[in-house]
Amino acid sequence: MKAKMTVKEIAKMAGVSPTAVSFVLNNKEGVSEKTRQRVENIIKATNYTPDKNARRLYFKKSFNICLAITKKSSPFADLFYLDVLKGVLQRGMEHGYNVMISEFPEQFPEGRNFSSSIAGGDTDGVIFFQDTPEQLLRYFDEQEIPYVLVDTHSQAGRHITVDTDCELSTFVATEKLIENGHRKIALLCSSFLPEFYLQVSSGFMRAVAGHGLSVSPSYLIRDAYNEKSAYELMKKFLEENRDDLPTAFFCAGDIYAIAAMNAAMEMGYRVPDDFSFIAMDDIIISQYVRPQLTTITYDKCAMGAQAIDLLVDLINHKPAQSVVIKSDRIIERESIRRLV
Amino acid sequence: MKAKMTVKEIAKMAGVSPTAVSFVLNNKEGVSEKTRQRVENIIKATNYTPDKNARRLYFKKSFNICLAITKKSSPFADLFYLDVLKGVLQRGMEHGYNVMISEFPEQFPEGRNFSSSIAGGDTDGVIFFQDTPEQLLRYFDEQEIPYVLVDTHSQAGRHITVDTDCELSTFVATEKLIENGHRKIALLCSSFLPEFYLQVSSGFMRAVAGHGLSVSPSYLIRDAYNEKSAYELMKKFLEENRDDLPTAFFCAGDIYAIAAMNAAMEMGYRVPDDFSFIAMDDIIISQYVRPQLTTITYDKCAMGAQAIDLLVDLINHKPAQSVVIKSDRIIERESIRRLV
DNA sequence: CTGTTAGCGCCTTCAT
DNA sequence: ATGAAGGCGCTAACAG
Repeated sequence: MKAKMTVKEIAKMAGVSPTAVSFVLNNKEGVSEKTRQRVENIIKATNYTPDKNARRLYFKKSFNICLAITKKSSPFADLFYLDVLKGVLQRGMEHGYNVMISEFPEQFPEGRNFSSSIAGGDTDGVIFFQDTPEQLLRYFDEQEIPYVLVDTHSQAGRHITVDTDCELSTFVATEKLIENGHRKIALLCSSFLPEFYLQVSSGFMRAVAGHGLSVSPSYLIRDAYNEKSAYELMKKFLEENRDDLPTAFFCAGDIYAIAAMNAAMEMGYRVPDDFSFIAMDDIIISQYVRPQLTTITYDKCAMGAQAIDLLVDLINHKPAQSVVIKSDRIIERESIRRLV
Repeated sequence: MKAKMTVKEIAKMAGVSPTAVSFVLNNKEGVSEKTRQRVENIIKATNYTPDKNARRLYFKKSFNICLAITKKSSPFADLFYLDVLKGVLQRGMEHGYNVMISEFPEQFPEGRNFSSSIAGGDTDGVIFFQDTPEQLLRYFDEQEIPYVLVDTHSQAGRHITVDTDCELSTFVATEKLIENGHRKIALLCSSFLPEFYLQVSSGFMRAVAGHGLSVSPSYLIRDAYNEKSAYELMKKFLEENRDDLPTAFFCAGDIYAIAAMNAAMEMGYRVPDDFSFIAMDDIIISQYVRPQLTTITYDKCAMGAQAIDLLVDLINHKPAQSVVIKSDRIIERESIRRLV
């Protein structure tokens, strides 16, 4: 690191006091136009920027925002979050924050000191993804470090969150299936986030009921939690229901759809000839899989930007309100067959 | 942010001077064993950690390391770097650094001030991926901020780098094809990194020549630079060489192989029945594509960790030596057919 | 309108 | 072995 200029040196060069320089830097009142000009010229000429570490100390702020992900997150999850990261990065910079990434273990050892485990102990605020241990959240509550939860579908009102409206998305996707002539539709979902399951099944039922259709309870597959489990659940489902199969599946996540399609195809079924699939998330893999997956897309980058805006408000002790991202945008690819 | 303890308060509680506390914190000599004990107990009890911002100022270090990626990097590139990010994160933390991410534009406007464009102007060192504008590197040289280049295949010796040995990988992959009975093998590569092309073609030729095979110049497709261009190059190749087609392709990157397979299949060829494919990188998509791609894998996480080790040495003004990661590990999947 | 000064929390000589 | 003092670079109160 090269030796940098200081306010004092700039002041000396401009023949003014450090205060004047500071005022100019921070666009404050109390300095005559012509001194301001002179100082600004020197600043430009010397390419001076105030030392951030000194400001950190003075303001008791690190100007770092931390994006926390769980260590064992699946590649799929990473993929979804990769896009929101873009939004976080860009908006974070606009607000003058660095964004750092930090992994935290799924389980914290008892009585462990968290402070070093995440964010190296200094961050002005954090963004959490996925299911975050309640324990961790409480720690940040105690430290009075603000955070926002993204795509976490926690109970309404408990925290500041940026979530997707999965009721709506599920409804729209299911409608799409029905429009294409499907009458016997199954649902593949996870239930480990109760709120999430609630919304998905509600959207699903709303669409189905709206068309006077009914759905067999056995068509509700709800215990998926990752690719592998979805794959196995699907195989089991196809065997057990071999006498009365659906023609289409709504999957509450691309990951589940991809796994389920693989399971079906391995058992000799064809997609979309035998089964149609629609999902939601639009992760990058969905366009590389064959058949390409039709799915509902979200503006994930915007979600990241939103999260930062909220977090910055929180940091500045301004009121902030959870936001929900609505999307009915279907990316039509190859996994739906029109029934005549 | 909750009010934190200070050295002074700790000192008062322990009935010693701040200096003593500081010595204990930094494991320095000059404090009796029993005072050390007392102080340590207080520290534990109060969960005290020294204020990082104050240390930053004193040491003139931000304790931030920046991982810089180009703004327009393709999703594929992101995928490769996602894994090295894991290594960077973990090792960075071990060294006591935060790792922050920063995007930089492909092209910098003339005479622009870089300092705010990347890393918010304060980072102790940076890790670059991919092709990085020479201009940017020079800026960091001037600022005397150390950096290391990852997977960049720049000219040997000019910078500290962590690169893969693509000569070796190409050789091994090509051998694999030959072992499987292939005699007419084409090469799909990029040439925008001259050093990279040099190594790849050298490994390719070494394998081919080692078996007394020859290769038609028209089998050297070298101007791919992304998925789309690889796709188009492949289509063109298949048309132009329709009278004398190879039976196998080595592609210098999964991305190229995936695009090329798509091109071939769209033209009615079957993979691996008509053409076998092998590549190198092992990005996540390769296992979701059909047929699943056989490819050479790298320990990307280790690459990230390596890069951090090197960077930390540089930061501490210790000598550092570029490293090259060798890999001959083939992940066998479905894209190679054995010729009888 | 300008300059002097104190202090953010820590670390490290230098005396004691 | 311990305590006092100065300073890292910046900002903002307070005099002038």
